[in-house]
Amino acid sequence: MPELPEVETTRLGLLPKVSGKRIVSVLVRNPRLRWPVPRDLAKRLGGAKVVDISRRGKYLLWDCRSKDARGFLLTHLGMSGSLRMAETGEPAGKHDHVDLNLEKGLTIRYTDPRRFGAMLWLSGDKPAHPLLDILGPEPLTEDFSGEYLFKASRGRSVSVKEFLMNGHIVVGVGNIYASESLFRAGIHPARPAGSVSRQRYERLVDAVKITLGNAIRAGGSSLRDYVQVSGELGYFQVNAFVYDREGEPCRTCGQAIRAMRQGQRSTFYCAHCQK
DNA sequence: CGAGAGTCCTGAAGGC
DNA sequence: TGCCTTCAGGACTCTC
Repeated sequence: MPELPEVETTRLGLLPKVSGKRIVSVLVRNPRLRWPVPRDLAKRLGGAKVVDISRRGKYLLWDCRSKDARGFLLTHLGMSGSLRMAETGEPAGKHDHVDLNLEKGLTIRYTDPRRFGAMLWLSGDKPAHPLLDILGPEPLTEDFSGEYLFKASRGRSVSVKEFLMNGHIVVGVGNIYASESLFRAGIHPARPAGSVSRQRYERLVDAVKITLGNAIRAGGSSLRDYVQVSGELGYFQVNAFVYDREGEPCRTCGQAIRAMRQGQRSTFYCAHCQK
């Protein structure tokens, strides 16, 4: 389940492989992703050179240029998607939906069993799309501050955990890292966002940055089906404080970790350490 | 506007 | 052994 660290790890893995290379052809085996893959994607990408890949939230934006056009390939891994290098001649599996064939026999293969991911084409000199317009700040920048969260949360009755997971407020904090960050900050996930103090939001912002930063440094801390660009499975070496640890002892106080449902999502927390 | 539910999808896991 | 049900989750979309 790729969250921001996994997407960033994917970006960093792809960049040295594809940067400066031309896309020779594109094979779309199944266009039915979150939104249909554009019918003309192969035409748009064919012959274009990949200049760079940037990230906005969990979207990757492939800067593609050809002699008379410029645009961006937007990809999103959904919750089960991966982008990796395919071996030469490697047969496509059931869920290998798109191949990007680049120069020198390099194939980047998009796999996504649940098809919650996306692959779209954005024409133009800048990556413009309604999906990108509504996104909150990047969590690892200065725009994401305690002051910002405090102000944005006033008058909001939604739980602080759901607030933190709202991409309009801040991008890239998914279910796992929301639980982990709230534990680190000592904030109870069910507390109404509007009732959390400025000081505690300062702590929460620090916790989010530390949690995401650690995960990026660990190379993506996937719990289940994250796949690295090299094709290796992700490894969960970052020990979760609370996520998926219901009934197990809190690493700080020893009390049993609890689970609950919030907005149709599972939340894990320590009732003793989080108030 | 905000809150909450519904939706897409497949594979894993549990019950009988 | 095998079928059926439930659950997991990102994030848009709809309803109230």
